[in-house]
Amino acid sequence: MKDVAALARVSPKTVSNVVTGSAQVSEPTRQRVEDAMRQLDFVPNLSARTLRNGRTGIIGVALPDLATAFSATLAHEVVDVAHLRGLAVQIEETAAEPEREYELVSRARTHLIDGLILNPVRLEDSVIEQVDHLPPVVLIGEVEQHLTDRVFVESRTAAREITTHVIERGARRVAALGGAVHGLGGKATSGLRLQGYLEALHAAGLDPDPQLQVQLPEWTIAGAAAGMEELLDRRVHFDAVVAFTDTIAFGALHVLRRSGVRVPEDVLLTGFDDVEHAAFTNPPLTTIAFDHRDYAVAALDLLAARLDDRRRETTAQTVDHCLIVRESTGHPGAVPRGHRPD
Amino acid sequence: MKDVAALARVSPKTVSNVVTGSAQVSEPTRQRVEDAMRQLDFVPNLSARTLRNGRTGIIGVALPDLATAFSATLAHEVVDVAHLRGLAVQIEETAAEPEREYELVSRARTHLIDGLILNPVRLEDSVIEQVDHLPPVVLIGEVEQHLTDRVFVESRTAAREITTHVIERGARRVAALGGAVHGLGGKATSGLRLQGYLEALHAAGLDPDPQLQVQLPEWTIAGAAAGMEELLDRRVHFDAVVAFTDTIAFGALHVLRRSGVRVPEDVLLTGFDDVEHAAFTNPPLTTIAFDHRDYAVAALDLLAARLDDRRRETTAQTVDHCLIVRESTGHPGAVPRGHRPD
DNA sequence: GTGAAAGCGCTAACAC
DNA sequence: GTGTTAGCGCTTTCAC
Repeated sequence: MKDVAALARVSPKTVSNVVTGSAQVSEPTRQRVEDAMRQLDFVPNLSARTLRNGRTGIIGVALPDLATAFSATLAHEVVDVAHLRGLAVQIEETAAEPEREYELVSRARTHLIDGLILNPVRLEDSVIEQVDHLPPVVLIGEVEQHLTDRVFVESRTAAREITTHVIERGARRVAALGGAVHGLGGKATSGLRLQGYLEALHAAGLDPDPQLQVQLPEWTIAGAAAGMEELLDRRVHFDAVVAFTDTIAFGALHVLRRSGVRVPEDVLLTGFDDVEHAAFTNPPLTTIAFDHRDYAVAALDLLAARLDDRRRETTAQTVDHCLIVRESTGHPGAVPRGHRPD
Repeated sequence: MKDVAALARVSPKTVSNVVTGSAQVSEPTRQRVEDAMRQLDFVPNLSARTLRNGRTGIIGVALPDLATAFSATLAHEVVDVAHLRGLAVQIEETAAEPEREYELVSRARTHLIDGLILNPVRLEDSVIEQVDHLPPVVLIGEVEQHLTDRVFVESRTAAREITTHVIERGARRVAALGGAVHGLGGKATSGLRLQGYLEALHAAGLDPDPQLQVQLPEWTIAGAAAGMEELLDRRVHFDAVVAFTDTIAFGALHVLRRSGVRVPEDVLLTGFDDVEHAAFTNPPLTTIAFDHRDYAVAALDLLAARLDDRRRETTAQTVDHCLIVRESTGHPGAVPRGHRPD
């Protein structure tokens, strides 16, 4: 930069002004500076700028597992929206190591990021509470605490709606696939979806049956397939499967069909998230949809606001959802025959 | 850091030595320093370190579209492997704007990254050649140039193998779904897969039919579904579909089944990449598999080597692939009936 | 094994 | 509108 300044016969500050556009520069001077920059193939050093302003222009996005459709979709949207705002995105994955979530929150400053969008799986409230000087964090999902900003869809309500839908379509023995396995109680997403499912059963006067609830250690297709096989092995009667994510539904659908169970004739099936593939399975999947881009925009808005003012009140923002009915839950009046062992 | 030094009554350099472990520090001194760090809740400032060493510890990964299964899988593996090596990953997406690939290569220095792993879609050789001082780049895919390191699977060979497989299973009218639409000729991945497909037809004495080749503007499920519908609209006879990625096959499978075409009884179907979902479609998808983690490891190895020595010879590394036969291509001897209009 | 001094490249604050 | 000064927090000499 000094070289550029020397060549253009101005001060380094003027070069800086030209580069950042932060101050007025007269046209002839700007020309000289720009020529000099081109001549010397000058590229501003972001590390130095970062050291000076304390901002990197990078935000972290921590997701459980990029290979899972919903995480990938969310990452895609966040990267896209962030790019439009001149921010870069650093991706972190948390599924492999539970302690990684804590590490990210407590030591965000060591990573070269200004703030963090975190989709927690196992993070407990207490962890957030323990952290003294919280970095700017936006939580994705309904962790019930008020120390950070949050964005979420109303999982409990949505789960109730979709469960009610299959009941209205004639299901009486509704299985739930995807309950939490980590003892997070009612706090995490999976717990809320389970609550919504139970509420719907209750409202319809149906008794919940623990035999119809399958917990999954992993929310992947393979994990869901294993869970579905476990349900079949239990040899219980069921006529609908409410999966807690689309990815789980994909695994369930595969196992059901391979086992000769027809969807939706025998068993109704639903997902959650409305990832692209959900509309393209056979049959297409009834699911809970919400605007993934809105999700990304809301998260980035909150984070940007927090970066500008660390002291403002934390807020929670919901993203609207709606039920998308596709063929996996059949037609009105077409009651599923149900799957009975033997 | 100065504060820590003062509190521990040592010099900043000694604190630095303790933090980085770059020099021997006597045990009592180290203790004092570590106590002081804890007491002051000291976190080293990576920006400053970066400014000093010229390395950020962040690598960029540029992929066409994270929402596509293969990109997501690759990103997942790269993030995981990079994390094990103490590197962070910054994600860039290139599909939306073609010029973004060029921008990334030519201006990598402006982003806070040490190097770039780039999966090019539209990048032409000439772009690479124009760039004067190439940042450390590892290209994913068979771009035929020698200015950067490269990692790839042998697309042409693999496409020939899988096309030959469907021919051996009795197909005679093999459609290809996914040809390039951007006039990249034989250079890009899609061109090579098309070549392999044509070679297999030729070797089997089958005439290529342009009517059986469908180009896709986008390699997404929805794009593939549209392409498959176009093929059906052409009202040509075909008895197999070779899709150039699994994601394309997913879209094709959906349209085929919805149109009453059975897979594999009427039409055989194949994919490419062996993403997780490929084993869980109905029927499961015959595809070309390769170790996604090997891919990530190879790319990171090459990038790390390049970062250590900018002047070494560029190298190309292939990742082994193999044909995974699943039910979407039926059984030996079970000749597909074919799809005939009307 | 430890300390002192210099400087990485940039920009905020202030002078002119 | 432009120049000067100082310093962000660390690490690399080189001396001790």
